[in-house]
Order: sequence, then C-alpha cells, then structure tokens
Amino acid sequence: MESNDLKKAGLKATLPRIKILKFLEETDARHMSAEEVYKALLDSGEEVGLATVYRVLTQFEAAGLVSRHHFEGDHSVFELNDGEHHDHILCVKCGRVDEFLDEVIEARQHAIAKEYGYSITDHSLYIYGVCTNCQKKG
Amino acid sequence: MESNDLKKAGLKATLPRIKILKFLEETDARHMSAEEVYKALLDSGEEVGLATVYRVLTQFEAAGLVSRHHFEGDHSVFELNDGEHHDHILCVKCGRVDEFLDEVIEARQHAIAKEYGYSITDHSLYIYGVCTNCQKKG
DNA sequence: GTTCTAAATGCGAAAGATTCTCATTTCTAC
DNA sequence: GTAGAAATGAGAATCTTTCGCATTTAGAAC
Ligand SMILES: [Mn+2]
Ligand SMILES: [Mn+2]
Ligand SMILES: [Zn+2]
Ligand SMILES: [Zn+2]
Repeated sequence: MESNDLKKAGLKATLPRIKILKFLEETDARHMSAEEVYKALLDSGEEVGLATVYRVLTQFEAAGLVSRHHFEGDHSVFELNDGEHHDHILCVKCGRVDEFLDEVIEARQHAIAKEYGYSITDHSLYIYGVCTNCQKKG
Repeated sequence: MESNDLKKAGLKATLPRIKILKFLEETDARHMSAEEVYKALLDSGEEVGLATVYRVLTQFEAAGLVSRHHFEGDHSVFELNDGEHHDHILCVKCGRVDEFLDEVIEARQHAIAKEYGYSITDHSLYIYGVCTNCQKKG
C-alpha cells in the first residue's frame, strides 16, 4: 500500500504522490522520464500536473525510493529502487537497456577512490554499444 | 600549427576553429563548458559567436579532437584529447576533478558487453565523492 | 466530524542550455 | 581574382526543468 511506503519515507501521503508511486510499481517500463510518467498518468485518466511529477520524482530520489540516471546526454530518467544497485549497458541504435552488477568493477571503484583520497558517495557507469538485434540489421 | 591539425581532421581551417583549438591547447583549465570557452575567448579579446563555439566543439568531438563529458547531470564539458582514454573521479563539494585509467575496469566492461551481446562503442564512468581537502573542512 | 495550518498542488511564467534560421562572410579550388 | 560551397554571427526558437503564487489538501487537534 503506497501511503504507508510514503510515510515510511517521511513524505505526506498526498494523492499525486500515491498515484505516481503506484504507477511506478505497476508499469513494466523502467527508466522513464518525468514527461513519460506524466503522459502515462494522463493516458490512464489520472490528472497530475507536470511540475508536480518533476517535484515528486525529485523527492522520491531524495528519499531513496527511485534512482535518477542521465543516459547519453539526454534528459533524466527514473527507476524504482529495488534495494540493489546496478549499472547499465545500452544500445545506441534502439535504446534498449540492460542492467548488470559487476563486483570486480565495484571493488575497483572503491580502491580508486581510496587511492585518490576521496570518500566515495556515488558513481555512474554506462556502457554504450549496439545490441545483438541491431547488429543483425546493420 | 592549428590549421594543419584541423585539415587533418577534415575540417576547413576557419578563424573561429583555429582560435578555439589554440585556446584549448594553451589553457590549463580542462573540462570546460562551451559557455566557459566562449567567455574565455571574449576575455582574451577574441570574438567568436556562442553558437559557433557550440557548433565547433561538437564538430571537434565528431572529429575526435575533443571529448565531451556529462558530469553529474550538468551541462556538457569538453576536454582536448591527448590520445589516451581516461575516466573521472570528482568532488561533489568543490568540483575538483581527477583522472584515472583502470585496466581491470576497462577489461571487465568489454567482458560485460560481450556477455550481453553488445558491440561496445563507448562508455562513461564517473565516481563521485568528497576529496581530501573537503573532508578536512567538514 | 469539524476546524486549523503547514505543506503540497497546478498553472503559467521563467530559466538555462543548446540548437536553428538565414542573411552575410570567408575558405579553397580553379 | 572569382565563384561556389561551407561556415559564421545574431537572435529567435526549442526543450527540459524550475519557480512563483493563488488555491487546495492532508493530517493533527479539538
Ligand atoms: Mn536500471
Ligand atoms: Mn578528463
Ligand atoms: Zn539495439
Ligand atoms: Zn573537494
């Protein structure tokens, strides 16, 4: 139930927040932009202002409910957190996105941070390429 | 001499391009935005239109003369290529940027691309943290 | 259940970064 | 030197995101 999740996250259980969280939990599409969330809600008959979608997604991010990614210079996309970190590999032709977690890379990142004297807070790793399908086509 | 470098890159040796390339080669600042390049040129008495700076940097990128980075959701920054790839670790407090190259990570990325069936074209890795100096301050 | 108040919303306006349009200028090849 | 193609500059336009503010709402207190 969404209102409880929101309260646990320290957010007032308002109707727009409930709708957005519910939508993110139920949709199969991951990695959606604010605009896409907004339009999807409209299409399903739920009225939420675009500015509110932006605000709420930013709050969800701060609360740890979603992650924000910046794929290839584009606008921000959001995805519901499932508790485990992962990185992304994406197709520059068709936009396909796959997720992976590599412990060796994770460990090396921490070693590098240590080496340079940084207290690590976060990282982003995107691998770009052409997926199997798009390679076949040309 | 910049005009030769430009011609080698397949670009007509125009005055704006020469000025921008010369500037990038002579400045100590790396990782500059288009706006910063534009202003720095103005300050040094060189007149180049902002739209031209954007255009030229994008052409330089396509020609392999510079790399473009998207640090932390912000606008694009550019740096002159020195022939060798590197990744970045940056301080979220003061904006300091350090560069590193980790062969283990590079190798793992290729392994992952292979595993998922991607023909890899590029990647971006940014590690965010707090640098030594900023840790001391609090 | 009613009332109260701070917080949240929705709308349009505004912002910031980048691209586009098009008249004018500049390279380069001949 | 001339011609034609390509590049430039200036401002308009675009796109995403944020802001300002009047109105509404959640949730706590009666
Ligand atoms: Mn993901
Ligand atoms: Mn660099
Ligand atoms: Zn593909
Ligand atoms: Zn710092």
